[in-house]
This record gives sequence, structure tokens and C-alpha cells, in this order.
Amino acid sequence: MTEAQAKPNGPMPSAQMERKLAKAVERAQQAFMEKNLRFTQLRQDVFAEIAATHASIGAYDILARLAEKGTRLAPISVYRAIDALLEAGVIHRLESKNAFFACRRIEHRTGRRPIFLACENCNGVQEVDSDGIFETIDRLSAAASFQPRVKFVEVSGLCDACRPGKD
Amino acid sequence: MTEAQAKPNGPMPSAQMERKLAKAVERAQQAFMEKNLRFTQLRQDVFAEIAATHASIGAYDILARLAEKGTRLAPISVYRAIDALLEAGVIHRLESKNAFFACRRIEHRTGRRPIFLACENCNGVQEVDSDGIFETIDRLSAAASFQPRVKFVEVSGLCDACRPGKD
DNA sequence: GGCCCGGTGGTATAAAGTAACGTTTCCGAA
DNA sequence: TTCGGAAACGTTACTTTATACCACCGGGCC
Ligand SMILES: [Zn+2]
Ligand SMILES: [Zn+2]
Ligand SMILES: [Zn+2]
Ligand SMILES: [Zn+2]
Repeated sequence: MTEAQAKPNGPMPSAQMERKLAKAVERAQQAFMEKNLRFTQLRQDVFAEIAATHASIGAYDILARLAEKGTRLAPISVYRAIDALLEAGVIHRLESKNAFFACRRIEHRTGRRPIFLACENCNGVQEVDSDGIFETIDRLSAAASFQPRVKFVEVSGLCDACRPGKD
Repeated sequence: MTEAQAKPNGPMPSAQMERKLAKAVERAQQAFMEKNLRFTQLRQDVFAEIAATHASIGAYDILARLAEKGTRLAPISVYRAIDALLEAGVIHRLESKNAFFACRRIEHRTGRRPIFLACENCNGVQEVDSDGIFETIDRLSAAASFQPRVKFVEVSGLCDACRPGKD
């Protein structure tokens, strides 16, 4: 997962990106406040790094990028920050890739669960409404006398921009 | 994942277990033949170890168990065998636990995809029919202009035998 | 024979994640 | 305002999971 992203998510002026990032950080701060969790400097730095990619990113990539900017950390520090961000609901974990990405749907913080569409080429992730999938899972679990705790639905493939036949 | 399994999947006479295992190995061999793949000794050994657990098991656990029996291998050898077994469709990979288990539904080898219910206590895995979930995923993907390639639906929780309130 | 190719062995290393333990920082109660 | 406990953080070392690289072997084929 060391390879660079294939596409930097289209052309976007740096200034605009900075503003978007700042907004995302602000929303994250809001989420932490609402849950009575502390949005410390470390957590903010880690979140900003994740949000800045607009894609999924591994813990050690975060580590490397922060190191480039002068913040040298131990892996465990990044993982602790990630745990807090997950708890606050401002990032999600992509199980099939051992990577993380910033949540862009505020309703996910209040229990609503999406499914993830992860592009194998650009690492971008779309979160789409599950349209009853999780209810079906609950029903199937009950039929199997299984008590579900954590559910995940992830799809790996190609996003619209990365499809062959579009250059 | 070093801890022993909580329950050895109920009482079953050793002789009967051996017979079941032999049958499973035979079915695996059949699957390899049908796909024109070689069911080598190493692959057979690795498969037998996975099938013998009746649960999910990590690559390094397989390694350790084979070592106990005198077959000392490098990790890469086990992973190569696992790759072949996955390709033949006789085992599945549990993404959320980085573990593998033997498939017990022959129809999974012909494209039909199940969902996995993985017990957090005994590591047992049930494969249940997806009841339209994958079709829903296809529909949602299409709506998002996403081209799906691999889909993961996994549930982590407690199986019937491991539920609290049943001793 | 010489060649290719899939499978294997061996060594080394990458990538992902955690344990243990002590110190600092924060925040609320006295 | 000071104190005490909990949460956050730093440091070190370690475990677990997975792959790169290269050599070799053995069977089919020319
Ligand atoms: Zn989200
Ligand atoms: Zn893409
Ligand atoms: Zn199966
Ligand atoms: Zn169980």
C-alpha cells in the first residue's frame, strides 16, 4: 500500500481544498464535542491527514506523511488516535484493505450504517445507503440463531473515474 | 489469535471426525480436478489442517500445527498453498479476522456467494445464503457508477452455542 | 539433450498491530 | 486553589500477518 494514488481526485485549486479540509476538521471537532470526547492536537493532526487524502489510507501512510511534516510518532500513537476517531464516528475502517477514510455523511454518527464502495485504482471510497441490506443481515442472523454484533459490507472494484474506456 | 478455541465444536467421536475430514479432503481433490489445478501434498496438508478445525484459523496457526506434526514450513509456503485453495474455492478468507476456513457448500464453487457469520468466541463460521444481498449490492453499485469486482459481507458476533445464558 | 513452467525451499524483509510501563495533561471535586 | 484520578501521550520492544527474491527441482515438450 505504499504506492501513490493513481489520481489526485481531479483538479481542485489548493486554496479550495484547504478550505474544505478546514470545514471537515471543524465538523469533526463538533462530533467530538457532541460525544464528550477530546479532540486533541494529535487526533486533529491524524484526522486532517486522513481527510486530506479524499481516499482510504493506511495507518503507516499516515505515520509517514506526518513524519514528513516534522511530527515523528510511534505507530501506537497513530493507532490510538485512529481508535478515538473511529469512536467519534468521523472516520471508518475498511476491513478488506486495513485502511481508514474520513466519513462524509453526518448521519453515520447516529447509527445509520452505509456500505462502502472502494476503488482498487485510486483508493477512493464511496459510502452509499445500504437500502435494507443490514436488516436482511439481521433477519438471516436470527434465522441462524446468530447474535450479530459488528457487520460490514464492502465492495472492491473500480469507480466511475477509473473505469477503463474513459481517459 | 493464539488462544485455543473455546469449544471443540461439541463432542464427536474421533473416528467419525477422521472420516468426515477424509470426505472433505476428497471433495477438495474433486474441486481441484474440475478446475485443472494440482492438489499437491502440501496443499492437501494445509487444507486438511484448515478443515480439521471446523472454524476459522490463521495462516500462522496452520504453520504451527503442521510444525507440531513434523512438517516444518516457511510462511510463504503456507500462503502459497492457501492461495491455491482459495482459487479452487475450497476455502474462504475471512477479511475481518485475517483467517481462513473450509467451505462446506459445494455451490460456492460455482459462483454463488454466501455471507459469513463468524463467532467471536469459538471462531466457528456459518455460511448462509445471501438472500438477495449481492443483487442489492449490484444495484447500488450501478446507481453509483461503480464497477464491483469483489464483495465482502461478514458478520461478527456470537453463535447459538456461545450465547450467554446457555451453559 | 535443452527449454519452459508451475511448484517448492530458504532467507530476508515489509506491513499491520499491540503490550507494557512510566509520564504528562486535563478536569472536576474538595 | 490544590489535589487526585482518569485520560492521553511517549518510548521501547514485540507480535502477527504477508510478500520479495532467488535458487532449485521435476515433468512435459521440441
Ligand atoms: Zn460515513
Ligand atoms: Zn477510482
Ligand atoms: Zn463456502
Ligand atoms: Zn461460538
